[in-house]
Amino acid sequence: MDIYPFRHTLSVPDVFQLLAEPSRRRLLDALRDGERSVNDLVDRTHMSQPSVSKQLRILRVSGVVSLRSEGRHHLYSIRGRSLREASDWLSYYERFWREGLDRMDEVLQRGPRPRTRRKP
Amino acid sequence: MDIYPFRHTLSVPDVFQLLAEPSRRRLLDALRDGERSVNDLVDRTHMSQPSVSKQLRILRVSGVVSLRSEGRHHLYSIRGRSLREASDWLSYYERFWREGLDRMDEVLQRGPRPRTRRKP
DNA sequence: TGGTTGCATACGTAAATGGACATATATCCC
DNA sequence: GGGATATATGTCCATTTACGTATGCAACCA
Repeated sequence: MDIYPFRHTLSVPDVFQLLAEPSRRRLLDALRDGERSVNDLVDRTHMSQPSVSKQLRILRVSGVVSLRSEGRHHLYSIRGRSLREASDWLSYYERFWREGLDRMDEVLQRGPRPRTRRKP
Repeated sequence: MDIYPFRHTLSVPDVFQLLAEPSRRRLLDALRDGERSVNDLVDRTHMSQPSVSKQLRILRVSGVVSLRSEGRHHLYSIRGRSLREASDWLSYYERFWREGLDRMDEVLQRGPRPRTRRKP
């Protein structure tokens, strides 16, 4: 079976769907310091090896990580470009927390039953 | 049936899982200009009314949108704070597309490199 | 008061998918 | 070659979940 060095959006079309899975985010977190082998990632994420391989494949065919082989070791690393799509989408909403456009405060103040409950 | 003005993470615990569903992102996109009624959102998103209500509820109990009632009209608007979590997570990866840390370019150009082992 | 509008929910169903487990494949070492 | 190591994949299963349809319910109005 061939190893695609790069490909966009095969089975999982969108970045947010990729990031929705906690196991995949854990893998990315474990890759933040640089490229890692599969067993490295197994240790760091406490996932089973087949799960790690499976999720890495999904990330790879989606273009979120890249793979480089060195002997029997497969070294994965992050390709930022795909993640940028998610960041760009979110940037449209940045003003909602930066400019205090949050309507809830007003609602809480003049609603029928104002709740003073705040975040713990 | 009471309407909670605000609540964190009920059935859908994480923001990325919320954003993974295209219909929910479409709703948020339709809310970018300000608060909207349900039928407004039905028209703008071309979703069925029950689907809109259902997804709005999910967004609401997760704290991503807020609800304000005006007669029989339910007006929804965006609460940015929850989305910020996603943005914060992504910010850790920003350098991967900003600083050109994308390893794939190097790999494609000059092949395998001596590994930089860091951990045991 | 009865009808209409605006919205929420219940229910059934089909599709997607993550994990465990077993196994296949490739590389390294003796 | 043969065994050990590193990784990938296939299969089965359980869970999640989104959608359509039908219905419930509250607010508005003639």
